[in-house]
Amino acid sequence: MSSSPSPSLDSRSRHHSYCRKQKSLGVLCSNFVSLYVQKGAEFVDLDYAARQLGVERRRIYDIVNVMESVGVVARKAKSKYSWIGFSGIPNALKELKEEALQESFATDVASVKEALEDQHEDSESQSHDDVDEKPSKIGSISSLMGSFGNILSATENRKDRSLYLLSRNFIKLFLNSEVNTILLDEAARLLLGDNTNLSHIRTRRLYDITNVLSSINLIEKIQESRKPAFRWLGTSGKSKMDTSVTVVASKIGNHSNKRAFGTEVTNVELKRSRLSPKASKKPSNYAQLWNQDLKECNLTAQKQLSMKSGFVFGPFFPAGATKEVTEEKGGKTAQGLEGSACSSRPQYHNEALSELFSHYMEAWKSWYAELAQGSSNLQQQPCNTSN
DNA sequence: CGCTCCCGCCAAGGG
DNA sequence: CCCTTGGCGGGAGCG
Repeated sequence: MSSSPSPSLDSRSRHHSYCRKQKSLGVLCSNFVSLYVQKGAEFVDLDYAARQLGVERRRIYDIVNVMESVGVVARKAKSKYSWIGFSGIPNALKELKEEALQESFATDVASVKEALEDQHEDSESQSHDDVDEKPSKIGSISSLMGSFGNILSATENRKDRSLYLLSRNFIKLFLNSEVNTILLDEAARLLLGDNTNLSHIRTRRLYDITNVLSSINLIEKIQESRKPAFRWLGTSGKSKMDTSVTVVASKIGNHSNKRAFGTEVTNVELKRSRLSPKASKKPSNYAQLWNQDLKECNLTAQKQLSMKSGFVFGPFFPAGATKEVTEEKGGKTAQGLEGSACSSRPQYHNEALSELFSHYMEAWKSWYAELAQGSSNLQQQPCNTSN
């Protein structure tokens, strides 16, 4: 409608400025989300989305596919996707975790890694549901990864190589592990296989996935020394053997899907592994993240968003989010606000900010809607389901 | 330069 | 058979 992210078109183009970042799946995904959030749509119209985002239809598929893997959208039929929203994430995550457990997935990425060197023999190949086992030689990892082998070898089954599956498997890596940080390289190794340059090629898919997952704030891209890594921000799958581990572990894990991810701010100890030498520096979960980011950029973003959608922001915070949070990030604010006014280029700064808000807003709406809906037969409007 | 990863060709999938 | 999906990898942007 308005605020088209499209580059060219008219007087907005500086010097041939085509910002690749504007077209990144991450940004696209964010826009995609806000697109549907604000409308409270129940179905996803691919053409509409593509048009609005100013991209090829093909890109929408990418987004939708990984979105589907986390339950934000659901495919109903050909050309028909329903919009679930963030509220669908907890459930999807729960399922993923259970699935992962059943597949006797590696319990700990780190241990897998070790086992690799040891060539541990533990495989029993849990068949997925359609394809059973793969005969190919993927190496030691595959034996540990069980059904994961499918992805690598399914030369004939197109489905098995889908972004959807890859994304789900990627997430399982976190859910079933006590580690919440994984190197991109590690993930690629585990998911795509160690050997051959073939994995190298398909690593590109991982980039796609992590981009949209990041934009949803399920993961966060970080730099471990020199290498790119990803930290899990969603529910922490509390490992069954080590309880001192990781984050929040809200009700999502054992409760039903009420109420989106991490609403409580616990000062957790982020467990690190040898995979991530430096890792944690601050407790992080959704609430906090959002809280921080919100504070960091509120002004600009608010302006932006209200301008583009007319939506008015309230003073709300995710339930349970502490207000103390930010202080460690002292003077970052400036950077976020920098050059908003009328200067020439920084378009995506604002955009990024507003995206954040969109996310936040969406989650909020989801919770709210869910509550309202859920309490419709209870006639109550608590802000908490009984914990 | 190596890491990212956008773009869109074109082949499966499925009504 | 045509339209929808979406694997795939060339090659361009970016740090």
